[in-house]
Amino acid sequence: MAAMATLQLESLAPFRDLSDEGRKLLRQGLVLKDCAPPAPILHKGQSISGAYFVVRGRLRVYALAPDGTEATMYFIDPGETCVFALNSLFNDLRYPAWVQAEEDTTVALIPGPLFRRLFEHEPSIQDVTVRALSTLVFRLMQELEEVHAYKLDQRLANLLLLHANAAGELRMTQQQIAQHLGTTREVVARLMGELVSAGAVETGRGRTLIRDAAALAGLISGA
Amino acid sequence: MAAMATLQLESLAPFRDLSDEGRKLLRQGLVLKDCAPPAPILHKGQSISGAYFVVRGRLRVYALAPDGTEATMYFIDPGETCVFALNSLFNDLRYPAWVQAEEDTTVALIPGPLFRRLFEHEPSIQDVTVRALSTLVFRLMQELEEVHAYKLDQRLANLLLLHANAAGELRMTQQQIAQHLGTTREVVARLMGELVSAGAVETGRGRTLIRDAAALAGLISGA
DNA sequence: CGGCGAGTGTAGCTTTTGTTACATACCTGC
DNA sequence: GCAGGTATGTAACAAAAGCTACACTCGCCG
Repeated sequence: MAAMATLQLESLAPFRDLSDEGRKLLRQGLVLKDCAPPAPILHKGQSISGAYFVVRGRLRVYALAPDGTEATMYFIDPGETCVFALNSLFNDLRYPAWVQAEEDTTVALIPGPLFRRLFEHEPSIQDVTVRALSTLVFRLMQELEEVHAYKLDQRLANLLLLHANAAGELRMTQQQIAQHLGTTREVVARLMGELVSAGAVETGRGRTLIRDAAALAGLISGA
Repeated sequence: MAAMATLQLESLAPFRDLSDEGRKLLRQGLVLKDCAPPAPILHKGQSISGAYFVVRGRLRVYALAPDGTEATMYFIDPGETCVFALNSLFNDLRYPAWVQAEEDTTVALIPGPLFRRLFEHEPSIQDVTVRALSTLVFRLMQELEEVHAYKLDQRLANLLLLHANAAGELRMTQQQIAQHLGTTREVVARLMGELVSAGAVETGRGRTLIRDAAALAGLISGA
């Protein structure tokens, strides 16, 4: 079981090109962890002991306001790493958010000292690290800009367009959407109501169907 | 003149520990640029040609909303690098913000290919890169959280406490403060008015003086 | 088949923030 | 010392978002 997960990890991009020595080190130090939702994986202020890679399942990273409202920052899918943890690892800073399992998830934990050592000698690890940080910076920038440049209805429209599947359907409850946007369910319901009466979407229990993508796009740029 | 700036750059932390070969490469490829305010250095969507280090002066990095309001994201002081540019360098992404000189500023530009090469072989460059990205991620996270968790008066109080000098004085116009917070001057004036009548601060042309730091701190946590 | 829980729809009110418009104060150079 | 630019103070109004409260619907399970 554990051996299988290890092999799975090694088949992922950054680990495929490890030197033999690196691979040996990795096998010695790797720790695997299984978690079921809604198990908390990390919490804010926790000190970080290593780099986290998701082998199977999905983690959700979110910020928590003092009043309890959440805002999902992003998800970590198989093959991806928790960049905040990486971050804290190189910074000796405390972890700045919360992480929770969304599905049954297997996480590979590479202890800090081992990861630093791999980072020094393995170009593929250097690469994945910088690339991951870099991508995250970009995402955060976009997010930050979006928050201050767009109104909620525009951000909602954006979320719908971005996260709907090919059929134009989004399978999320309004509660989940509200968490994503850092607002409350009532507000999402209100905005959805406006979109429905504008004929842009259709709503159902746990799902939203896009009827007029152009209208949504227009809302984002135009209004 | 240029030679002096080169030497200055080499005395900065990440370049002090270069190998002889690295130093040689750096001297060959380095480009120096002088700019006076408010010269634009980079603009959104520009493709990035290298890594920027500030040798002298100060740059301001900001986002721009469609309606023209700005929000300063951070400053780059001597010895620091523009991480967004680094970022774009490793990502082949477009630059995500605007940069402008705030003072007379000298910028050292290390062309992309050269920087990548240095990154591969020089541990000190790897270190400064990851650390810079990492720190930026942290700052952006905090910013993002702040925006959605706190109200404007709290964010203003925070800015005052954070950026005032030892004497409790902040030398910024309300216009500049408003840009930092991503809001308008009038709103800042209103909030300042409240703080003044609460006895927490005193205002003057181009400056704000903190009279009661505890009250400001209380505002942040309490209200 | 009836009740319960999760998800959704609606309405009214409050708070916060942005907008508009103008008055006043300060500083510098002439 | 006064003209003109820059900075600040204020007030009334508009818009956006949050909060509270409750009704309704859908499915599921007993």
